[in-house]
Amino acid sequence: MKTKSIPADNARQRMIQAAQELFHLQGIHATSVDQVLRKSGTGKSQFSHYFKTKDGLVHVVLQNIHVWLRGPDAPVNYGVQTWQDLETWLRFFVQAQQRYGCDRACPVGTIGNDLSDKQVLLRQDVRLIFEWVRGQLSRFFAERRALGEIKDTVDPESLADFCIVIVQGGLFVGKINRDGSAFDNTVSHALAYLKSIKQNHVE
Amino acid sequence: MKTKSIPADNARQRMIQAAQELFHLQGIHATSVDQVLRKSGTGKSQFSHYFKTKDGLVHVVLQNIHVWLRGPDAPVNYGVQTWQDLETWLRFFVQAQQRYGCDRACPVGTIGNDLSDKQVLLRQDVRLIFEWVRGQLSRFFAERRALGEIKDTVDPESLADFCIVIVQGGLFVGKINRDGSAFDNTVSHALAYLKSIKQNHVE
DNA sequence: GCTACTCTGTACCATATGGTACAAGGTCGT
DNA sequence: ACGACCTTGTACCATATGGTACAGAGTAGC
Repeated sequence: MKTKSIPADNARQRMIQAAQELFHLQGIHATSVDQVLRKSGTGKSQFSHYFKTKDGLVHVVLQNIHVWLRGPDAPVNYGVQTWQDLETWLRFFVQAQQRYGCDRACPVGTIGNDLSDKQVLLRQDVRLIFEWVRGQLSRFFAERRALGEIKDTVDPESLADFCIVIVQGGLFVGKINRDGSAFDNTVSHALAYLKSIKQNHVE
Repeated sequence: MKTKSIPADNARQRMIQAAQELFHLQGIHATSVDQVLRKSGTGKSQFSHYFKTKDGLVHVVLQNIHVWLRGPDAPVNYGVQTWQDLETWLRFFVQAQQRYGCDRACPVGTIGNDLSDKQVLLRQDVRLIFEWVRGQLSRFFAERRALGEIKDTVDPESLADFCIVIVQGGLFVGKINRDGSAFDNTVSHALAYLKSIKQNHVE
C-alpha cells in the first residue's frame, strides 16, 4: 500500500473536484468514472465506497456546486442589489468564459443538459440551483419595481428568465463557436434593454 | 436474406433519419451506433458501407440538416424580410419546443455542444450552419438600418448574435427545465427591445 | 455467361464501461 | 491486545462500445 489512510476522506474531495471539472468540460456522458479516478489519483474501491454509482457522484457534485454558489466563495455575487451589481453579474460570465478559452459553458447547465428523463433526482438538484438564481434576480427586479424604477406592467420573474436565458445561451453559443463575441454582443444589448426599462419608469 | 437489395440506399436514408432524431433527443455521446441501427432496422455492415465511422454519420446528418434548413422544406422561414418575419421566426422556436414536450433543444446546437476539440471537421459543419443563420439575420438588420429604421450606431451583426443567443439559450433552458415559459418570457422581452430599437430611428 | 459493382447479413475483436466482491491495512475506543 | 470501523488495493464480471473481416445475394454492363 503506497499511501497511508491518514488523510481520511481526502480522496473523496479530490474525486469531487476532478469530477466537477471533467463534467464542466465534457458533460456527464463523455466523462467516464475511470477518467475521474485517473485524474484524482484514486481507485475504484473508494469510488464505490463514497458514491456507490456514477449518478451518486453527479448528485454530490451538484450539491457541492450549490453550496459553493450560495456561500462566501462564490465566483460572483448572486445577491444582486443594484443595477451595477446586475451588470457586473452579467459581464462576469462573459469574462469567465473567455478566461478559459471558450471551451465550456455553465457547469450546472452542462450537467442538466445531459440528463435523461429517468434521472429525476439529479434533475431536481439542477432545478434547485436554477430556482435559487431566478429567485435572486426576480427579487432584485421586484424591489426596483416597488421603487418605481420599472413599470408596474413588467413582470420581475420574466426579467429574471430573460437574464438567465441570456447567460445560458451566451455561454452555450460561445462554447460551440469557441468564441465569446456573440455572448459579449448579446450582453451589451441586454443591458441596453434593461436600461431602457429602467428609464421608462412612470411618475 | 430477408429483403431484396432493390431499394438501393433506402437504408442509408433511414439511418440518417434515425440518427438525426436520436442526436437531437440525446446528443451524440448518449447515442450509440447500435441504437441508430435498431431504430432504422439496418445492420452494421450498411453502416460501415455508407458512413464508415460514427463521425462520418454525424457529418452526413449535419449536411442533411444544412440543406434542409436552406431548402423549401425548412420548418420556418430563415430568409427574414420584415419585422413580422423576425417575430414569426423567434416565436416559431418557442412553439416548436413546446410541441415536443420541451425535451430537446436545437438539433445543431445539441450536436455542436457535444463536439471535442479533435472533431475539427464536424465543428466546421456546425459553424457553417450558424454562420448562414447569422448572415440571414444580419442582412435583415442591415437592410432595416439602411432604411433608417435602426440607428446607425447599432451593429446589425450584434443584433443577429442577440437573436441567436436568445433562441439557443431559450431552447437550452427549456430543455433543462422541461418547461418553455422562460423561453417564452425571454422572447417577449427580446421583441420589446427590438421594437424599442426600431422606434428610436433618427430623422 | 462472366465480371464488376452495390448492397447486406453474420461473425468477430479489442477496448471501455459501470459496477461488485473481497480481503487487507490503518485508526480508534475499550 | 482486542474488535469495530473507516479506508483502500486487486481482481473480476457482464455488458456495451466502435469498428473490421468476409462472404453471399442482387443487379447491370459486356
